[in-house]
Amino acid sequence: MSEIESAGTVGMRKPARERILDTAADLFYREGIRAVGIDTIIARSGVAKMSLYRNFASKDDLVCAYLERSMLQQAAWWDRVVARHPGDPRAQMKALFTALGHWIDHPKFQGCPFTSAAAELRDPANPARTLALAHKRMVRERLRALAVAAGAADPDRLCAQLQLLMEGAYAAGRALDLGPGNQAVASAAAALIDGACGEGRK
Amino acid sequence: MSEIESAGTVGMRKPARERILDTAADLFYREGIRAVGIDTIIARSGVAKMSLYRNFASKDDLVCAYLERSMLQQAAWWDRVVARHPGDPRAQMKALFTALGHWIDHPKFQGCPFTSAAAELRDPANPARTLALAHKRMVRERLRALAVAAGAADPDRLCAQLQLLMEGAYAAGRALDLGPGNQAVASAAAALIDGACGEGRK
DNA sequence: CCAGAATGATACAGACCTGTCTCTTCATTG
DNA sequence: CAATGAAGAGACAGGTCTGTATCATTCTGG
Repeated sequence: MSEIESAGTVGMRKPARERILDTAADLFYREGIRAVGIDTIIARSGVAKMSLYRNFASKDDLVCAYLERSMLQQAAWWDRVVARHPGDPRAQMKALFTALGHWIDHPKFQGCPFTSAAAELRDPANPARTLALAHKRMVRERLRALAVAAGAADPDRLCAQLQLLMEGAYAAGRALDLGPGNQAVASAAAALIDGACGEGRK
Repeated sequence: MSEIESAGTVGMRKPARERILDTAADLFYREGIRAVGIDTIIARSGVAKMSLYRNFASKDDLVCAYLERSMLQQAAWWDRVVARHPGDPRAQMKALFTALGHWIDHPKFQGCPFTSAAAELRDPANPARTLALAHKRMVRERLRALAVAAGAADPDRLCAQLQLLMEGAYAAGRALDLGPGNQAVASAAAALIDGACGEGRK
């Protein structure tokens, strides 16, 4: 609230709070949340420590802001991919996993930020962990809606299988080198989708 | 070396070093490696700090010992499962994923210790990270051998797909609740295996 | 030009963490 | 019994991390 107001009053000068969030997001994603300290963030973003604590109540709060922004970005990515196959949920699902396969091969790829956050922050009361789990539930809902729309025989099973595959792609792309992982991801998704929706249609 | 000797000379009294490793393994697995400090380990295991540092050169060394022991346990689990289907690599693969599905539903399940370690320790020079990645490569080799023995049309692709699924099961079982996840894991594996090995045989 | 808000720079407190050192206790062995 | 060596207990040093407080600077609006 107040942050947004203050940013508005200053106008279109320079993003004060933005620099912090950009730097924090980059560092958190690349090196991990616990591994990156406040001092590193302020040094890298060229900001005073008090500027950080005026914009974010605590490091936890900054982590939450990072995850919330990542959720928006991921949702936008999802929308972009499915928009390429309007009215064809089956093709949309396949396209999501094809795009995922490309993404995990990208040199900047470092796993799923939400899965990593949940792995680092095990305390169930941690708000960032809560955010990460909420995001996974949201992904599950969207997958389920696609499975239903595609006419899967057992939508719950298909979306569980696909989310397994998605999580596996995130984990594997970071740690393992599965060769051209994109092929394995896309082909596995296609096999599961076609198996569940009936080979015949489309 | 020397640790084993000393443990041998004392005889069958009480495992001194064992208590440390048991406690550390439990805490590292449940709460994460970075989240558990030396002080917590010695307090929980009822051991003096110097006893820990006499048996392990550093915390990193203790983490490596934890991962090495986990590798042995996981290899034993693998051997037990495949031994139930001698001479039938296809059934062996399916049995592995059925057992994995049961494991991720277990209340003590907290993800794959190696994946979690790799997620927490991002420094490529960290010996524990090296161990974790080596373990993943070993799993991949064993999966590949099974895929070849089962007569998969493209063994590399099948084993990549199955390892994706395996990593996904580890990640999903911890963070998400995929309902009766075991069914999704086993069914997805069966679909991929049957698809790659030909529906006809077995 | 001036008032006021936002920001930079820096020091500091308190907590935690790793690893070392010392001293004591206890058990085994000769 | 005496000697030896492992193990418990706890203090301590050095470092890092989060979060706060203080002071100087810059930029904006009137």
